[in-house]
Amino acid sequence: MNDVGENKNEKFPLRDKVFNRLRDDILSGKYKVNEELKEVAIGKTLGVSRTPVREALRQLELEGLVTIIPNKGAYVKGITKEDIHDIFVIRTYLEGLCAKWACRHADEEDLNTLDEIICLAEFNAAKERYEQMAELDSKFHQTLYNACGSKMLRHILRDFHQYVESVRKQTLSRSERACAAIEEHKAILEAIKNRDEELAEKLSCEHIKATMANLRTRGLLE
Amino acid sequence: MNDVGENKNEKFPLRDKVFNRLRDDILSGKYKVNEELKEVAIGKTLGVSRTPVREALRQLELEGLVTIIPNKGAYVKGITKEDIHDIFVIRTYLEGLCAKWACRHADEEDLNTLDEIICLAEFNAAKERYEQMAELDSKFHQTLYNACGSKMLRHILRDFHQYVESVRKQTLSRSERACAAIEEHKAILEAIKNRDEELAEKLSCEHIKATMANLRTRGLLE
DNA sequence: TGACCGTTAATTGTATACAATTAGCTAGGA
DNA sequence: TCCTAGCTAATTGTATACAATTAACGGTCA
Repeated sequence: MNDVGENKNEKFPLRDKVFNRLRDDILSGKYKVNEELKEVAIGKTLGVSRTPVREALRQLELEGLVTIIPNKGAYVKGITKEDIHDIFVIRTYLEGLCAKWACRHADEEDLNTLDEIICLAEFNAAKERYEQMAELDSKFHQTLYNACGSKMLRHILRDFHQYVESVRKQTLSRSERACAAIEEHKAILEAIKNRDEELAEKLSCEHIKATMANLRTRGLLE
Repeated sequence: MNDVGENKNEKFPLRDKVFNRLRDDILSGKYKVNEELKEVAIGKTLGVSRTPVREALRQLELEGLVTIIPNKGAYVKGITKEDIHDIFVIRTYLEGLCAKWACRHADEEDLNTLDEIICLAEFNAAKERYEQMAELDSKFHQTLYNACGSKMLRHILRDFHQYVESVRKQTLSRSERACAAIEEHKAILEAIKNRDEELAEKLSCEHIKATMANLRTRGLLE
């Protein structure tokens, strides 16, 4: 049986494991859209009872990945290409706002972390390690979300970031775009260090737009 | 016992009732911040077992209203004045985007609904029924969210709208602001009817800013 | 006195039992 | 043939039983 606890030493609640597993499987397309998610079947597959599965499904509904019809069942809503597009447009606004607020709230530790991330990214870029670069790109944004000083903004952006992660990873598989992204990150960080809110907002906005443009040329958007 | 099913004829799942009840109680300040939410106690109060309570708590965690520490408990996070402020700033951007997209996607039915809402709002304004006006103000925005054609944008804005509802209701208790809001709604709707994206976005943005300004003068913000 | 360790009570985590609901099928009649 | 009523199987909703974890208390020993 495909037990969910691949690394049993880590003791997270089962519901979290089920939740993450289901979200990943939905986002990666392992489940088809409108497919019914039956509690017992999932539980059997993952080697757990219905209880954690149910809790995970309820959470996925809140995330918008699943539709639950009372007394009927849970159905995969997934995210469409339109959703991805919409998320990017929304991020165009909100990543700018995040950078702007980071100018006000980022402390020395945040700036150090961002510096380190960029340094490591350049190191990996030289060795053409795209896997690690994608990871660091993700970390850069996550760190920025944490540095903006707003619980609400962090919440949205983190969710959105996870949504598009599957798509985003492919974005960086070409070195030109990956390197350009690092340069853009550097410029954004510089603006934040100088507490230049207007510039930081503008650069972040353009950064997302550039990412969108890149995706569009590769047919991954719209 | 304070049974949750005040209107038992409606048959929603218990978890939804518990969820709504808890959210309202948290937002209205019935629970103090950092207060521990014990499953059995809540269940007893509402006359249900732990199961629906647990599911509701997990959902509230996703909403950001509750922090769950595994094996320890659920604690009220609530939303602070800073959160409310941040939400309004974010809405400044996103309500504009929503109106812009509504220009593209709103159909005749949407426009009719919006017309009706404004008509009713003016009717109630003449009679100084502030309760109903608040309800209609809420409906106007919700309808706009539905008309924007984007699942993701609708999702965020609906959540945010619920968050600030408790504050927002107080906003309209003064007739000047309430009437001004109706006029602003009319202008926004007009722009959408004319499919004037730029104007609709600008007006919506200003509408939220005006609401913020009003709240600020009354000490409800920052 | 103070620190450490084991016990215990309270609480959450998980599994399972039972109730309610839904949907699909079959049989019967017009 | 078509429609409907009712039965049945499958699935979710809710409650409860049991396991695991935590934290607090108390006692023992240095």
